[in-house]
Amino acid sequence: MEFLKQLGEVAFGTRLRLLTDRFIQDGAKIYQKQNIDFEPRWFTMFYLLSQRSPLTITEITSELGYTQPAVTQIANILVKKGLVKVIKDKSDTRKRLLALSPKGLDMISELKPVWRGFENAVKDLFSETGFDMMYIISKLENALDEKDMYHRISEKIKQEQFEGIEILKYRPEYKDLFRELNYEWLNKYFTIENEDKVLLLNPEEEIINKGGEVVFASYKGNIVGTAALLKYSEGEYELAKMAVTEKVQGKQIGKKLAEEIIRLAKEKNAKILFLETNVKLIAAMKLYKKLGFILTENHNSKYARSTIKMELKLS
Amino acid sequence: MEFLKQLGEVAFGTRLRLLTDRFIQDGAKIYQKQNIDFEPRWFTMFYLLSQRSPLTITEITSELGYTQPAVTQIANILVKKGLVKVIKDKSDTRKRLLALSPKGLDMISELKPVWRGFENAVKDLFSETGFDMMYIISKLENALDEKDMYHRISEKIKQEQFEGIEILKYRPEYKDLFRELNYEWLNKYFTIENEDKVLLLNPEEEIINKGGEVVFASYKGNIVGTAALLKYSEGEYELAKMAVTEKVQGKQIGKKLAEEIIRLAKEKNAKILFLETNVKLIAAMKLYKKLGFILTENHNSKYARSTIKMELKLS
DNA sequence: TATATTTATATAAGTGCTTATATATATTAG
DNA sequence: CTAATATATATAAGCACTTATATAAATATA
Repeated sequence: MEFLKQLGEVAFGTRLRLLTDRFIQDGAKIYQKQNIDFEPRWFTMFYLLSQRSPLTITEITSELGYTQPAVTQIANILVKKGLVKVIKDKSDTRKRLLALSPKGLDMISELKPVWRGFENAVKDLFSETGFDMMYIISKLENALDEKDMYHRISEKIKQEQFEGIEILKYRPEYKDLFRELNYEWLNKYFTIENEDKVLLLNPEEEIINKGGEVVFASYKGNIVGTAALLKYSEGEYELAKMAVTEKVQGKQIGKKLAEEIIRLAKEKNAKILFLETNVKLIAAMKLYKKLGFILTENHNSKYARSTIKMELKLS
Repeated sequence: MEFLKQLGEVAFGTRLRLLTDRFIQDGAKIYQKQNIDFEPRWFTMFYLLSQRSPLTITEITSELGYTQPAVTQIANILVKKGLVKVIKDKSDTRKRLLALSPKGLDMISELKPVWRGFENAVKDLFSETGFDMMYIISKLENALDEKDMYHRISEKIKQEQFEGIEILKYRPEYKDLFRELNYEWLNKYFTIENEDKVLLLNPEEEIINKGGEVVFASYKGNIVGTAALLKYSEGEYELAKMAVTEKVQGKQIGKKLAEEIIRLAKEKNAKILFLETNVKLIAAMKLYKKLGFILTENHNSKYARSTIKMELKLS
């Protein structure tokens, strides 16, 4: 077990499982020793029925946190053992009403000392550790109720991926990449128009020298995305030529690029940052909205593919 | 789940199991989402091999807390998946040396972000609860290492049983019980001798009126045991006629009776309390030793069954 | 008032462990 | 140097759940 302890948080699940086993396994031995024909897994259901009955399978399921087939299985065993009796519901013949049988009721007095023994043993164990374990387990349950492990882990992975994206400034040796990344997505969704070629073949002359910017996104050592800031007039800029290669889609690289363009626009004291896009690019539209872009009225575009214009007011 | 929470400590095992399930189940979904052909249960072994290898099945077993068949099973799956390779040990052909294969080594970089994501998610969860969960689980593990649940529960049950035994003073209506309880065990192990009959038929005249005592043990409303204190001479008493009915053996009723006799002897300012018994009564001998009785030299007894004499010095 | 949908339970098959036991090889004892 | 014992691993079967699906009855809908 030394290795598991070294592992820290990643092995918490495994250690929790081992702990659970140690807790539950020993219960069976106790009943055996006391010569009682009873098993630990019957406990919750048996006890529930001793408190409230009759109950249907479905009602028991909702109380115990087991699945319905598990409840059916345990119920069948208890019926077979003669500890639980079944009454058919007259008004709804699908329902099986379960209650303790006379034999089951008799058994309670035999079981109680074992349960008390277990309860006292657990209480002692907890006071040895010095922690209020019942409160702690509730806290963990509540935290997982609010957000389960799947969403917690997903978020952390996304966050790390996002932080792993590096923004690079334009350099002459990236010129071809700027064109290739844009051609890739233009060819996928639309066609390359003349206006595109002008900008994509001469980014230095057509964009940077005119007061704009070109940036790149690097992920795991490869350049996987690009975006440009075009100067339209004093205080008015355009976010354009944003492209992310297909293999790394879904890693929020577009978001990081767009955020950088917005930052650069602010640096240049832009009042308005606009962009043109097509309604069929759903993911892109969603991103722009999230960043604060709002739809504007009619526009006449240089591009055939452009169907709408969005803009972001920068104070 | 409301019912489980109401139950308190007795349902701790069940809640621990449910919590473990929630922890481990979600792991599988993450690998799936990230398109990695990997399962949570492979993790500890895979990670161990990435740190130290080659290792044999037995070596892995001792590190991970799983049983050997479980390790063999997981190892076989990993070999089948091509993530682990097997080398035969030359000096001991029984041994299989396991290590990550090139494919396995390659996979590490793919897996690392998921593991980091899991680790960070768990850390966040813990800081949300405000408890140092790694420390707490260690505490629980250590406490169970020192004494497992089986022994903890057993002790608590015994303790409660012991406390449930009531000592009753002699009353004329118990006279027959005194005889019957003693006849029961005498018939079982030995035969009834003349000296027995004298005492057992006339406890009032032969024991109590001569400065001795007779007590009874009641358990769950039934009288199940008896014992007598006989005055031998001033300051010298005998513990005798102790009998516990067979059905309730093992519940420390004999111990409670003997303790009461010792208490009464002290009350009467006894210097020496002795008893006669037979070496074949192993459980009884053990009890007497535990109470402080020690073997004495030769003795000449009234009883044929008596093989040894023990005594307890009372200050 | 027949038909679609929902609800209650059962059944089947799978999972990830366990315990019990088998098998083959290595080590130790006589 | 052989027989007994110990060790390393494999195999079988079981357990306590799960997910997926079937079945039958009740309820809603058109």
